[in-house]
Amino acid sequence: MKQDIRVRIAPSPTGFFHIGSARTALYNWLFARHHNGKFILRIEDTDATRSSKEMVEVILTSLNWLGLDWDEGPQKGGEYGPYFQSERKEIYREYAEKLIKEEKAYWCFCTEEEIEKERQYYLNKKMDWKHRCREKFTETEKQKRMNAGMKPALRFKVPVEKRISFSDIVHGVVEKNASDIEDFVIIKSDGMPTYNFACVVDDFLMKISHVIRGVEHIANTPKQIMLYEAFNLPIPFFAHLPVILGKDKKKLSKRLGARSVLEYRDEGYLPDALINFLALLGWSPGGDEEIMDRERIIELFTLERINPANAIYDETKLEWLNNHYIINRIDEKTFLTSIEPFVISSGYITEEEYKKNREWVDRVCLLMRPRLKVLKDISRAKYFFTDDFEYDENSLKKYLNDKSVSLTREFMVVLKELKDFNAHNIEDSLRKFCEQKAIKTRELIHPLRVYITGTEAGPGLFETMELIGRARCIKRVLNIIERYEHGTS
RNA sequence: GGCCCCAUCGUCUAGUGGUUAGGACAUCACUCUUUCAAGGUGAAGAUACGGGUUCGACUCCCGUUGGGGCCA
Repeated sequence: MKQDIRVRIAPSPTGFFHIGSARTALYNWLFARHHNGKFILRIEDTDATRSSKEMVEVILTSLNWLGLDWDEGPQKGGEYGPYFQSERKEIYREYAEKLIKEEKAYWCFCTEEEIEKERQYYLNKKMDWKHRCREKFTETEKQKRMNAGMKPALRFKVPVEKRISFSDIVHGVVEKNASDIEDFVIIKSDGMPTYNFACVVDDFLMKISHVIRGVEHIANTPKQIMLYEAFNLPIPFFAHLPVILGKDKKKLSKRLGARSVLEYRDEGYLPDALINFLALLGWSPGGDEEIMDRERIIELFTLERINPANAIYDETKLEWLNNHYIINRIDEKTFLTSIEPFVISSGYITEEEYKKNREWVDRVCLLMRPRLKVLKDISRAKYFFTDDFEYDENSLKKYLNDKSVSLTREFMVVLKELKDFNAHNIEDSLRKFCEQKAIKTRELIHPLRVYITGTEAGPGLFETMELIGRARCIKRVLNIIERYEHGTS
């Protein structure tokens, strides 16, 4: 009978929920879903001064946006709660007591200064040093320090003769001598548990079967294993994920461009595209398959196929993937509802106007669709919405000249008389006009585009003109011509 | 300083002793085209280094270098 799969993520609400945290969450979630297991969210908020409620919200919102639903945790509850570590102090204390009773932990009465001095001493001598103060003080000295108001920290009595070994699913066998590990603190002098201690207690009580987390914790794992052994608890499986590095090969940090998941949302990345991208950052299904929806990734995902090497995070592929999703992986309706908030936040149009002209706005968005890397790029469509847009200087230099001006002015007469001002008719008349003039169509199309949109790049000119409308097109052209002829340009 | 982890094109990766080392993004060229995208075709581009093991190593072992991390 296979053991129930239960995994967890345990973010601290102290910083932003960035790409790295999101990927750890994703891999845990994928593993749980693949095995029909449970995905648990536990908030590591033991650092009261740095934790905040807002950051908890950020975590929940980020996970929700990504569509990584958790089975137990905040907002969901569950039979192994509470899921906030700050509410579990009593539990940790209880477990600490056990270790004290069995003499597997002891109180450390050293002051920080003393420890620092000791460290410096050995460092200067270039000697290896591990803090162990098991026999350092007599009972009377301890009492004396207590009376002086000192609060001791609880240290774990490392079984120095042991060699700790575990088999990591990603990295294989990892070994370490216990003698290389100091008698680490498990309860700080302020009464709070340290990461390693709380983690072991919680993972056990929450019946976590697989611990899937970043490699930065691989060095913590031997400590945790010693703790499991001290408590005589079953040891979970471990899978340590490679770290995501920035372009400078340094760990992603806020300073070096690490961005919060919510920023991706606000720029108009599609959650599915981000999920697909993140899944491929450190994992691959084995073949050449790259574009995969959630169901497909869940189906194919295994921890064994995780690449142990650190990955450098390059956003260009994400942009490409997002554009690909915008064009090919969502239907028209989904696209239009997804882009709505970005149209409104562009500020070119009020929500009311949007509702009134929905059909027209939708056509603009559809026209822009293949050109959008992120939904926010809809802001480039400014010239559809308002006459108050900027003209690109270089483009004007190129196309605002006597010849182009006279051509376009003449063509305006044709436009004025056009029956139906639609793309087809505009194109038709323009081609005929050019034929009569014996010029290439581009000689008219390019200046016309610049006069009407202010830029050389954009969707097809005829569709663009139809949407902008006859009156505004002609007005823009005449305005820019006037500007040219009065030398104000 | 000690300990731990890692190493295939610029980037993400496939590959598990015998391959012209495959794919994707990015780059470049061509193509399509009214521009920009998108699309199509193609080019260029990698096994960090040095030793072993082996008939044969990208692949296994050791070392070096480089990167990342933990102790902090």
